[in-house]
Amino acid sequence: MSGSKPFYITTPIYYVNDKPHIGHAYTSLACDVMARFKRLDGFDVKFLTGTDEHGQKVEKSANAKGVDPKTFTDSVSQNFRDLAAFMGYSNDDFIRTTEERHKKACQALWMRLQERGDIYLGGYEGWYAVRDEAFYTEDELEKKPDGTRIAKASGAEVEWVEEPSYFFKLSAYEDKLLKFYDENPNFILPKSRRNEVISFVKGGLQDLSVSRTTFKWGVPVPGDDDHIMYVWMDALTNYITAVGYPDEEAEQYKKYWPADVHMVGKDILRFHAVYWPAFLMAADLPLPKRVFAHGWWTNEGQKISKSLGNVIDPIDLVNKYGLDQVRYFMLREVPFGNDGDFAHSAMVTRMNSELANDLGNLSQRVLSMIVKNCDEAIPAPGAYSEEDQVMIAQAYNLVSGVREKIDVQAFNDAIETIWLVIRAANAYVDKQAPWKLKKEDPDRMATVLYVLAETIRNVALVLQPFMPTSMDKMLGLLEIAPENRNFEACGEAGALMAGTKLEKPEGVFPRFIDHEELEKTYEGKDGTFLIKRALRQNPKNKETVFEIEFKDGKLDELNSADLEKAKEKGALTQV
RNA sequence: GGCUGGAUAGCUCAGCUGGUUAGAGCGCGGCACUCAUAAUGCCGAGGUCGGCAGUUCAAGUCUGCCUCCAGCUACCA
Repeated sequence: MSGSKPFYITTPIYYVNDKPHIGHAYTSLACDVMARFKRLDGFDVKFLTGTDEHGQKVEKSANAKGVDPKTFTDSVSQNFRDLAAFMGYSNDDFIRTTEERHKKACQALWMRLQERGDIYLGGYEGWYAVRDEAFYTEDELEKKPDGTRIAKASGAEVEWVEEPSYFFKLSAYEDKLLKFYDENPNFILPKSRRNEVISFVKGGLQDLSVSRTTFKWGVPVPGDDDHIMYVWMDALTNYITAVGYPDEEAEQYKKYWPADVHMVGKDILRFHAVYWPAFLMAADLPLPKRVFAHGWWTNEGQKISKSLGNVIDPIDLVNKYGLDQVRYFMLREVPFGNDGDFAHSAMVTRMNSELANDLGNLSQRVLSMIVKNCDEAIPAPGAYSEEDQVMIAQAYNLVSGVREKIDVQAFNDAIETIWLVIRAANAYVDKQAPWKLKKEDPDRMATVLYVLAETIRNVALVLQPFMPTSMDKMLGLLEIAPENRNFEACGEAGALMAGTKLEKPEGVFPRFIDHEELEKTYEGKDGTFLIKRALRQNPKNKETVFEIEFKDGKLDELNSADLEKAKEKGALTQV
């Protein structure tokens, strides 16, 4: 696994003033899947995430709590580290903008830009809203009867401020940026976002104010203590801080920079696709290879906002549906780059139809047959029929197909590619009907089951980046050793050895069954019991079998139809 | 307002450079099977491919116009 091929992927650094939500989880998830995929594919990966801890809002929040900013950020930054651990992210580093290494990098970059004449001292004046940390133009404001002005967009009160400010000569990079976009058509993905960025740049670029004097919580401008650096200048630099900048001879810097992918939400694309490349051009440093802007989630069709109170907490999601299920859903439901809707019904459909029925049941039916009919061991295959060859070829070609999709961040296409094989495998089981071959032609049965086991192995291998825990379990059921789980083992190279003993399989993906009776307590002549969970449900008549728990902890099963009858007769009453 | 991209089966969407009966998943209906997590497979269901007019032997697939929708339109993370 010693990779000679480096791969560097980053999430944005998350602003600590926010509580971690689904958006943060989503960006990092995409990076995690790419990082895991690349590692399995033999790359030497660095996956970076972290927190952005400077700015006026943070300073204010800290003041409001009566603590110094550093103490405050130590605490809130931890929320993001906790989320990463909770979601199973495999980041190799976690950077904080309050770290000394970062301050050094920012100041070094600043001085470099200044030396090259791309940073100059000027003055900034305008209508400023403290609450928004933003300047507004006259037409973005509304005059109130009392003479004060508020920002139309946010309603925040603004004041006229005049302050000296350093500027970055962004205007000088318009043509260079356009040329770069032109020469690197995949620098910004998806394409639609790329068009937006290009049209923005073509519209003309003004110099950028890159320092502030109105608050203190930031990286000091070298040689001018009255100023701190503008947040984006500070924040974007994290990507090179983490690989050792300003030491351009650092091992990590030489290995990993320029980054392969900066993953960002669509709202911060401009900073990554315009400002950041311009800063790097000015510093004469290599530019990242790709900036991918993904979309946002809605909640049951509703736009998510704090004021609506419908913010989605990824921790709640995982507790309700399961970690791998949530990871799968987020990358499966929507073409990566588009906006998506997080709907409970869609989540349940994906879980049950695709994970439990298609994949989980495939492995369960095949492994059960092997354990029951092949001496609890991987059977020895005979010569392959044409249909066997077609099946096995699909399984063996899977990695390369999935790799193509992953390389352009088409996670949803990657999953679809895998599911084509899973569906083909289920069709193959039915067509070959190994349960009939058991009596008619046991050797043939052995071959079919071997082909299926191989298919499951390959499917599980390529699904590892998406669902690490479940696939660990599935590969474990096949007794695949840890060292045989990277992509070199895909295809014939890692083929299952006949005779390998298998344990009796356990379900990998449980079904999710919704029912209004869940959690209700009933009292009857047998005692008081709680309807604990739904074990299974007949999709035709919607009858459900519940697991019920009596007061003494005894468990039993109860059919929903019987429950209804008992309720009608009055034999049971809800407590 | 300007720019860009959309509008295809009940739902969510594929349909590259124009070419015989327009596809998938989910949902729905029927059949088969019984290995498996009440799972699987097969078959089907008469969608004016937003509207109008063109180009062409031939148009969801190109052109124009129209109607809706979405995103972007700078110093806000």
